[in-house]
Amino acid sequence: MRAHASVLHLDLDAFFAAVEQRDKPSLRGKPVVVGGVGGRGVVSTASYEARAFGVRSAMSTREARARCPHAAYLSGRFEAYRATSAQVMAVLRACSPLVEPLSLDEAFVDLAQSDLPDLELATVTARAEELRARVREVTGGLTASVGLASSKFLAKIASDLRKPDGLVVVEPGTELDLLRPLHVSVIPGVGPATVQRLRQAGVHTVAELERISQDELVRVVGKALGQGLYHLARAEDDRPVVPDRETKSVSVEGTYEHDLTDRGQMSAIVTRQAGEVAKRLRSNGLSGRTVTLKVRLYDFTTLSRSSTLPAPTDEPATIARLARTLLEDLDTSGGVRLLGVGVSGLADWIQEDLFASLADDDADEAPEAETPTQPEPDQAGATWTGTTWSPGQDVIHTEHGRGWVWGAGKGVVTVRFETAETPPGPVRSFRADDPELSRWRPPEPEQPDEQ
DNA sequence: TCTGGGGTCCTAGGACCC
DNA sequence: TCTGGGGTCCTAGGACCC
Repeated sequence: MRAHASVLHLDLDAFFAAVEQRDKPSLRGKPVVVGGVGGRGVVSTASYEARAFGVRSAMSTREARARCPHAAYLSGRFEAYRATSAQVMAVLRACSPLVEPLSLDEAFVDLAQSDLPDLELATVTARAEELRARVREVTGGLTASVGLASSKFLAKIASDLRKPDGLVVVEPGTELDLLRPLHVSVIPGVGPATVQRLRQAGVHTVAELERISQDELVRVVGKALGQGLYHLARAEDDRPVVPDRETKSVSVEGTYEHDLTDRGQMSAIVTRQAGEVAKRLRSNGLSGRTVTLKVRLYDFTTLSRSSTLPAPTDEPATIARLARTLLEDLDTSGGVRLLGVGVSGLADWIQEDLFASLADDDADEAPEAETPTQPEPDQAGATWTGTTWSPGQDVIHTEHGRGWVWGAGKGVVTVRFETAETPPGPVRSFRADDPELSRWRPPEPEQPDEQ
């Protein structure tokens, strides 16, 4: 804990939904839900208008539709979110070199490493307001909630207290006054399972947490969490703001609309996912030794199987072969709802050809037995002319200009003419066999991951 | 037809080594 | 002569975060 409130936590409000409302003016002031739009989708972000109807993150989209049928349900445009996030992080880095992003919409900033003349309350508060204003400018109107405190822990809690578009400054010395009345679930790392365990030990608030001994706490929630909570309950937190945290794993997974039962199809999916993982490893200059297969069965039982190679790889064929081998040992007879492939044990270098002969032998023994490709079950949206068109995606018409997919399915595609710059235009529906459809296309092929 | 996707960190047991 | 420890690596599962 520092003597000054020099740790800042910034959190963009309802980020994904806010980007959609910015880029689709007809959705401003209206309920917007971004997430999986298929039958097994969940809500990623709900706009505040949708939250008024009880729609929450992680809720199934099915339930969200029941609570708020008139909301716009969009599948998400991650390139747009990434680009906007990068603008925000640039604003923060212009203030201090010590910026630690936690996700696309959240970051810590160490103001002790900024250009500020001092760290008095008035000075840091003014800087926080400047940053909020700058974020609004560069993002085209997105709001951020900010917490300012003497530690990461308190700054993060503070940014949550006055959402949306709020600023909370915790004056050094008052940390425990703020903390003690709060429920333990406000502590990052305390989720439903830990809340339940603490409740059984008679602990609900931070004040009650502060009264139980460290030994007791460790008995109740385990060593690492127990020791952590013991200190956080006393507002003791010296964790530094750390920029450039290294990637530890890369993975791709998918949940399918209908449970998979065909082993050949599962094998083909795993092969494709291995290829995507390899592509992302390569584009980031990474390779890894441990390949993990993840399988979620029809009854939501989740299994993982992993295998570690003697040296790191970024080869799609190697990752795919290993993942398929791991799949072979699992009983999937009841049906599979999710399949995923991941690589961990990452190195930022690639094995020299020290063992090239070994690898070659291996490849000769097991030439790529290509599983026949079958179409994968749709996860969302409708497929026409080989592309899946999902609600919210940008499209361009050869003559009439830009718009976005309002809805797609049952042989009909609905498009709305509109961009952030052009006012809402007409909504048009096309049957999938309408020749007019050939004049629509997605804007750009998807960019491969940079850095 | 409840329950995403991409991550991080922790725990616990067994193998293996000294 | 019954029964050492500690350390590291690997695997599987689970809690949690956004």
